[in-house]
Amino acid sequence: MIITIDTHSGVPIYRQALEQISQQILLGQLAVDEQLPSVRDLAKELKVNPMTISKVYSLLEVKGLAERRRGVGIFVKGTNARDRKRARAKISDEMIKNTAQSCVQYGVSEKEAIDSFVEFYRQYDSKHGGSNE
Amino acid sequence: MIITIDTHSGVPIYRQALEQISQQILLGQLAVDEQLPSVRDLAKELKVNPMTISKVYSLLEVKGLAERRRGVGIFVKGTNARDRKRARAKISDEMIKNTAQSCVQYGVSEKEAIDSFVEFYRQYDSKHGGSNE
DNA sequence: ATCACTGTATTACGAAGCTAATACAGGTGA
DNA sequence: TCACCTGTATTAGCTTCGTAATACAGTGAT
Repeated sequence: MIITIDTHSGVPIYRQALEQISQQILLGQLAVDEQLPSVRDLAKELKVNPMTISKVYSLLEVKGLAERRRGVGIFVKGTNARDRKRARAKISDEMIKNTAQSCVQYGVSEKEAIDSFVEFYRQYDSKHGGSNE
Repeated sequence: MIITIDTHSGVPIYRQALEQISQQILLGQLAVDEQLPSVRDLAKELKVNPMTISKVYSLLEVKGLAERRRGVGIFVKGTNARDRKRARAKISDEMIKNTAQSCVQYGVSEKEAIDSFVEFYRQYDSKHGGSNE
């Protein structure tokens, strides 16, 4: 598993790790039932305290993305592709909702907003080389 | 000026006040060159410390929305309707950009995203009774 | 000059957030 | 049982954030 921590970004370590692992699970880049690195291993790799990773794994479980078994390890929770897709859509949908609200509030017209959205979307999409399920 | 502080929301007082005043300026609900309440008056009204308000005003100045004159007061900065509109658009645009990125990343198609956006937009718009410039 | 208003710099303190040290607890296989 | 792996509860230290108390400083009218 590849995780990159930027200690100068101001974003807490545990959040960076959580974000990246969550994303890898939701994008299906980690196999279902695959065992994640042990708390100590990942901690060593990222040069942080094991408890920090334990916290990450704990939150991962709260989000329903993994399952911890004390004494054994932590495993990617069994979800099918459809569930993962739904979960991803939910995250985006929440953002879309807030954006729509802001646009209405600040008088950005529906058309303007959509035009702007399309422009950004295509811009990211071309960089992305998308390998989504 | 009407400001509402919810001390139970978890959102810091100064942020709530900053947000609301900024919005009122950007929406043109406060006249250009209008004097805002004095630090002490607003503090009294909101039942907080004057320094908290001073901080809000200071940030308001940083954002270019107001101008402080020591010993005199703080005034809404002279901007024309076009500048305000541009400022509002900038805020929304930033959100649109992030949303677009998230959609690409999580495999939400352009069409799905736009459909969802339109739905939310119209929903808010109907409640809004928009009186934007 | 003085008074009454304006905003402000300094300082402090409580709360919350993040990380780490330590010691503990569950699981598995020799 | 014992060794060695797994995760975890507790505690503590550090930092940042939000707010407040106090005392100070600029402005303008009398």
